Amino acid sequence: MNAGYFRNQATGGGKRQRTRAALLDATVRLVASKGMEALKISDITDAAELANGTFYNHFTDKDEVLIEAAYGIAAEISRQLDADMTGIDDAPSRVVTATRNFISIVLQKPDWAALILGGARHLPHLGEDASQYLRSDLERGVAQGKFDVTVTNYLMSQILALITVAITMQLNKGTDTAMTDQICENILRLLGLTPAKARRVVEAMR
Amino acid sequence: MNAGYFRNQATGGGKRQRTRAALLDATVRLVASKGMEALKISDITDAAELANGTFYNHFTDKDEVLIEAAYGIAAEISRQLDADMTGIDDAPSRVVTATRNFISIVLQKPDWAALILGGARHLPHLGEDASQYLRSDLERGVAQGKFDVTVTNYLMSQILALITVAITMQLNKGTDTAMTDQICENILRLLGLTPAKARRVVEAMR
DNA sequence: CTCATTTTTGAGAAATCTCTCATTTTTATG
DNA sequence: CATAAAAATGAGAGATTTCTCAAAAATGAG
Repeated sequence: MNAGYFRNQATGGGKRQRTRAALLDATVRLVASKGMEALKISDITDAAELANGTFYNHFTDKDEVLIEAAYGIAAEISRQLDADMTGIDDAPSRVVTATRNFISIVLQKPDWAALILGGARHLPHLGEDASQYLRSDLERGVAQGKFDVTVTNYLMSQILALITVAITMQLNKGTDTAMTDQICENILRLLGLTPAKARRVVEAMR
Repeated sequence: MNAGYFRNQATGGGKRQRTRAALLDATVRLVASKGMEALKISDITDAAELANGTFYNHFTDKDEVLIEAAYGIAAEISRQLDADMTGIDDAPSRVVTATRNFISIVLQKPDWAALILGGARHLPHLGEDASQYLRSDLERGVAQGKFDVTVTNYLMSQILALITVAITMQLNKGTDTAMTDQICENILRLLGLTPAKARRVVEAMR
């Protein structure tokens, strides 16, 4: 029986809770291997070693389990990210730290990466609190006079798109911290730092 | 009967060619309205006003028609882009021109946009010759001492991701040339131009 | 116009999945 | 241990889509 994030959360809970967690964990694993679209209910129950009908005791349809899985994982990532950010004041440093940590977290759990990347496309509010943190860091940078931008959803989409590229590439070709550093530099360039300054910030934090 | 790009290409051809073109055009239209995943064979034949079985005289399955449609459209976009680039020597100007024209072309034909954006995710070599042009412009910029980057696939993915964001946003919220200019500026920032210089290049070309 | 060839047609067989529900199994409680 | 409530089971009904193929229609060369 494959442990997984939800199953661990559910230790101590009743049987119902554990079964539900097994379904969620199976969903997370399968999205990584087959993608969201190709995923069948029977794949999920097979992987969780449960009967097909059991699925319907817990979720009404595939969307529901996908949404619940994605939001659960996103919330956990948010929690982990948040923990490392206290005490950093300089906005560029905050952006670099958050970017590095985010990439590092999802690459350590590639199953999470697939769900988050897939979810980002289909589930509207998935990145919402992550985006909220990013936005406040950008505004901080503008206030500190370090970023030469106006903070819009459009700008945030661009930054998230760059991060997505970094994750996708490293999922395919293996973890590569130089690539992550490169993305951090490029995000800072986008935010208006000169190439030299961007490099200095990223190097200083290694 | 809805004309469409492939149908126009096929004028003068025999009946077989015209039927095939009708299927391709229907596919293009439907990808825009329903997406690649939800697309059914019978949707295609209905839209093309043909019998269901006719599809199988021309394509073996859905993937085949999608691939053919996407590559056909991509090749046409390449051709149009290429035409506008002759005589521009300055690399930053080339990048801005290509970016602007590309965005403009797909926004004028939103059906194409949907296919290209969808295809970029699923079809490996779709952007290949477009990428080839981009790569040579980047190398030109490095040679001219204007871009402060090393030219890698990774860098190209980042630039293409930014362009994708611009297209997606404008597909949703309507054409917005200021947004396009913004993306051009940001691409130049990414390539190592200072914010001031990036702005100057984009403004100069308006 | 005729006739062989090419193409289209659409009914239905086959393949896939989803979802239901009567029954069985497990769990928790006294 | 007995019993009621909760949960899981899996066979199969239902829904949807793909794909086949014999027959019909269209084409075009002579």
